Amino acid sequence: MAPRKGEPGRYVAAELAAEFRALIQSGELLPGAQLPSEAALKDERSLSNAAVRAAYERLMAEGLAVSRHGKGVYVLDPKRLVRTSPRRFARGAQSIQSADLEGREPDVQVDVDEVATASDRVVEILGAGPFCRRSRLFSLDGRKLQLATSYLPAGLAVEAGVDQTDTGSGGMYERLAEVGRRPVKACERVYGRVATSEEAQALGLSKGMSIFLIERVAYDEEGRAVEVNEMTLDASKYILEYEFPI
Amino acid sequence: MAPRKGEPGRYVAAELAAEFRALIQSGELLPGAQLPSEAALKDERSLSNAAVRAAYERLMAEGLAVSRHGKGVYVLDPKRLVRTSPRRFARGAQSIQSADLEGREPDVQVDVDEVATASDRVVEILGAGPFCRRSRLFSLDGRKLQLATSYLPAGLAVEAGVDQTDTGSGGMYERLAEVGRRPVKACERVYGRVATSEEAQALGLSKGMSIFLIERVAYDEEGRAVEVNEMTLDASKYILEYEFPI
DNA sequence: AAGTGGTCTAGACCACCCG
DNA sequence: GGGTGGTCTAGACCACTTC
Repeated sequence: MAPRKGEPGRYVAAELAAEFRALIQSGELLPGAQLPSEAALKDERSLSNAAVRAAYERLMAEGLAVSRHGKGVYVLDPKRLVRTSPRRFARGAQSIQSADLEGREPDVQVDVDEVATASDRVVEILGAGPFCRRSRLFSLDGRKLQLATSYLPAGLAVEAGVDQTDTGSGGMYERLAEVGRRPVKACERVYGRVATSEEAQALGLSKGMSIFLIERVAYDEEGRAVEVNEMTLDASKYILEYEFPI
Repeated sequence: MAPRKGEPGRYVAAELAAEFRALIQSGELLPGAQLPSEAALKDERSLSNAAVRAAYERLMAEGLAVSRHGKGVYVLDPKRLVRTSPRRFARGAQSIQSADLEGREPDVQVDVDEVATASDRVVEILGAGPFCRRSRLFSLDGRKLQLATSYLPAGLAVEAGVDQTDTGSGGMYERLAEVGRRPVKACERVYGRVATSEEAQALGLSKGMSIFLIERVAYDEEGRAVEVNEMTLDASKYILEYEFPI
């Protein structure tokens, strides 16, 4: 319980969060707007620092706002990208992200390739290493959305010529097809949980925010796993869409 | 920063959380074990109440522990159910959950049916109401896992005879098939976010835990939407698995 | 230097559970 | 009544940002 000044039994933090949540969701506070500073709010309403912070942390965990140390707390844009699953492989299949952007400006991406080791889970799926690893960070409007790390058996990667930053026209899957290992089936496993501090830092998230972890395994016509892709997504920015027959 | 007793600059809450997280994940603290009480921990380590609570709240948001008011904080079982998507419709297709249990004891479920209104989103998909609503709560080992609310056009529900608690052998989809409206395609949209206090209460979750919200729309052979199912899942208890062709 | 977020201490008080 | 979780106040101190 929350013993407020002469008015005991109120949940001040929860109510404060609800108040600002309503303002944000109703559009009275637009994306980019700055929330009252913690000190100001605490003085105005005769609350403690901790109560105000608890409220703001809640809003940040919900992805409604974000803080910038030394500057302020700002309302975020609530728009989400739809990540549609079978469909985005249908045509051309260049960047996995191409169908995600809905006509908005193309995303920035950073690639790193190397011969590498991998987790036990990757070894379980692809067999013993070494592996070719490709790490990519997708951003939109300066906001980090997704971190993707792809693993291929190193031998296959060299054979297909995808052990470099640029995988050429049609992308990695086209190169794999050219050496007879076209991926024809995918299996995605989705985990949802609160981000660790490392994940939060990597994606620029606030404490307590939800993320999706997606493990996608691609299989060729003979059922052999050819690629494992481990993705970390800001859950507040995505809708995952899957279509399938019943 | 965290000015600790004569040792400033330490993040006591984060470190405390990390310490217990390691104990839980390594198996030194087994599911069901009770963590030290907040008061004991605070006294033993000369910390403040708030620091200990912050650490415990973090563990609870991660789904590693749960508190019971007046009793203690307890380690949770980290096992997850795999919810495999196209496959669980393959045979018989009775309860949607049947493939989720992996041979463990069957889940308890509560059903409520009625003629009802629905959200704008449901109206957008199914057209104007009224609707037949079926709400179900799935539990396992006394732990609430999933809340599912299904909407059908009321006329169709009556015609197919699924406006009751028991939908007969083969379940609702078989009844719909008998009146020429067999669902043949599904589209699921997955949202991830921290649970609201209402959702947390309904599912028995701790503050700050992640949930999946799944909206599944089922379509018949002619592409007409016949059912919308809105599901709320404890994200810490599930892996969502989807298979599809590339 | 002033303003802002961020972490912590110390202590109060309440609600729930059980013997 | 004693133990346990849960919420809050009051105040200290630090780090980052801007002027």
